Amino acid sequence: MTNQRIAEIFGRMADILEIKKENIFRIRAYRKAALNIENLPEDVKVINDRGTLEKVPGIGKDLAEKIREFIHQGRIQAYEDMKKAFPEALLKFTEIPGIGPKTANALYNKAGVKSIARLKQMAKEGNIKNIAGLGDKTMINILRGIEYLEKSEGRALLNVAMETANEIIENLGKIDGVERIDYAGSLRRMKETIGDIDIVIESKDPEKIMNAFVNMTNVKNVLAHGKTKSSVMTEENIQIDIRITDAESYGAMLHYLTGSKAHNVKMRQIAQAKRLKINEYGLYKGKGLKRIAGKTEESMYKALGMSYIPPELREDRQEIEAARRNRLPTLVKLRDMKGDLHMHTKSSDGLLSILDVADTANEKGYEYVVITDHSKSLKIAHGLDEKAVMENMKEIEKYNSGKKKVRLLKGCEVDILNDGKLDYGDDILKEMDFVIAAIHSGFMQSKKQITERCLRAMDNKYVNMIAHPEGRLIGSRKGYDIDMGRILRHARETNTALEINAHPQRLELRDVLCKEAKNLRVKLGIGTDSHSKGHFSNMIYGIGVARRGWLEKKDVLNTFSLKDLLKIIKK
DNA sequence: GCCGTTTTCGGCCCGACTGTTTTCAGTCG
Repeated sequence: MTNQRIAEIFGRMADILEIKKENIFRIRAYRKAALNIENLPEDVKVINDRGTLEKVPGIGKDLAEKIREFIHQGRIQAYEDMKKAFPEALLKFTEIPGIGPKTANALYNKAGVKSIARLKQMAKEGNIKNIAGLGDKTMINILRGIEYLEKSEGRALLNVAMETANEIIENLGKIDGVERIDYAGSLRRMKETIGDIDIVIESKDPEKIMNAFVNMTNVKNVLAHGKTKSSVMTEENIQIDIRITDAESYGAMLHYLTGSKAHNVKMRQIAQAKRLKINEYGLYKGKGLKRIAGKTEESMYKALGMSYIPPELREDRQEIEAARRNRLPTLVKLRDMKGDLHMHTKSSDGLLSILDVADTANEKGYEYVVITDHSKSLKIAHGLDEKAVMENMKEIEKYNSGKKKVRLLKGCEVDILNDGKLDYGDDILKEMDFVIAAIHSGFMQSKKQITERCLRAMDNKYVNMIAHPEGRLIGSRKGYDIDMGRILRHARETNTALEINAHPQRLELRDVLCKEAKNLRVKLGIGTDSHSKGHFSNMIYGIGVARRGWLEKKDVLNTFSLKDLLKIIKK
């Protein structure tokens, strides 16, 4: 994807400019541009064809020209020139926690260290002492940082971070003197992956809490231990940062630590324009710096003349502008959900019987769930042949005839074959209440092939929803190369819904595309893709994506009652 | 390098902790 590559290049250019001690605002311009391009819902090529590249926030004349250069030449000359003077290995050093551009430059150019392996060896031998003021402790930190880099598999999945955070909150929450405790950061914003876990605590006795924190049983090492701020690395290689504050500043601290950074920066700029100042302790006015808000997040937003912005929207994607005009959406909530649209039983590759599904759905308070086992071509998941799926449907009908609370809907996750045909014929599909179609093979097909294959599936009048439309697995597989612009438009034309798959490794349709889909009035459906009882709870992660995509109740199929659902889907 | 309800020039968010420091730069979030 072009956006990703351009964002990467701009980010690296910012790194190099930083090493060169360039103007800090120029560096920030590059970083901001990188972030904004990464978050764009459509390909920069499409935007460029429309002639609106300069309309993208943070993209002016110069950067637009560089983007055009990349689109046409496949490279940016200025970056190629920079790379000659600042090799890969030097930039790699800055990825080590604790090493920034200054230290990286000193190591590479003054100490002549040309690789991480060499750096590790020299640090062990004590041979990089006295370079640019590096001492013993710094060397230990560098070794630790390298170890972290080698071991870490990158960012943690949302569910892993959520479980870890809840455990810590439960443990620290028990300590006498902890008045309030919450997680913040990208976890609170429900980002798809989490870099580190941020926790805010209200207490009058910070020292005691800090000591308890750095001495938790699963702490591998303490990265910082101050009076109000500390960081540790856990045995599982997840970094935890905590801040302790008082009741008056709790909201400001929670807001500050929740971010995103881009959101916070914009908030501070707005404060500044009103001759106010925001920091993590509150909102301040005048020369005497009188605190006018900070106890709650709501107080901060209110004092700045805007409505409360839910954490999932705080990405600097127009939410501040919308909040100032009181035009924020009322985001969909977990308790709006009336059912689950994607589910496997032990007939294919799940663990649950039809009865188990019904019982669990009952516990969740659902009105309905759709049973969507795999179709015959997906052999690895024991896909059902025509005979088996018909038998399954009979069993579902038998269950429903018992006048039970939960209604089970007959469905399937039918494979979209390599040529766009479906794995079942219309004679089978027409017997079903809700059909999901999905791509599980031929990921390497060309963009044109894979897109048209999916479009063809949407043309089938029985296909109600496309499952996991991008086909990625976070941390292990990039999605297939599909033209989402065409998919979205065709979804609207054929009244086919797109799935937000709530599995923590999928979480797609992604948030920015959900927002785009909503604008086109394409319906989304949230499916947990449950294979076991525990998976039902992944609904919260699907809701997280939906909320990050600005979706309201009316945008999500399974917030509708069964009666209304059957009315609005394709038939 | 971007941007405009003070501005097309002159601004551009704010603070904690560490290490090796005699008063602060570097890194991080």
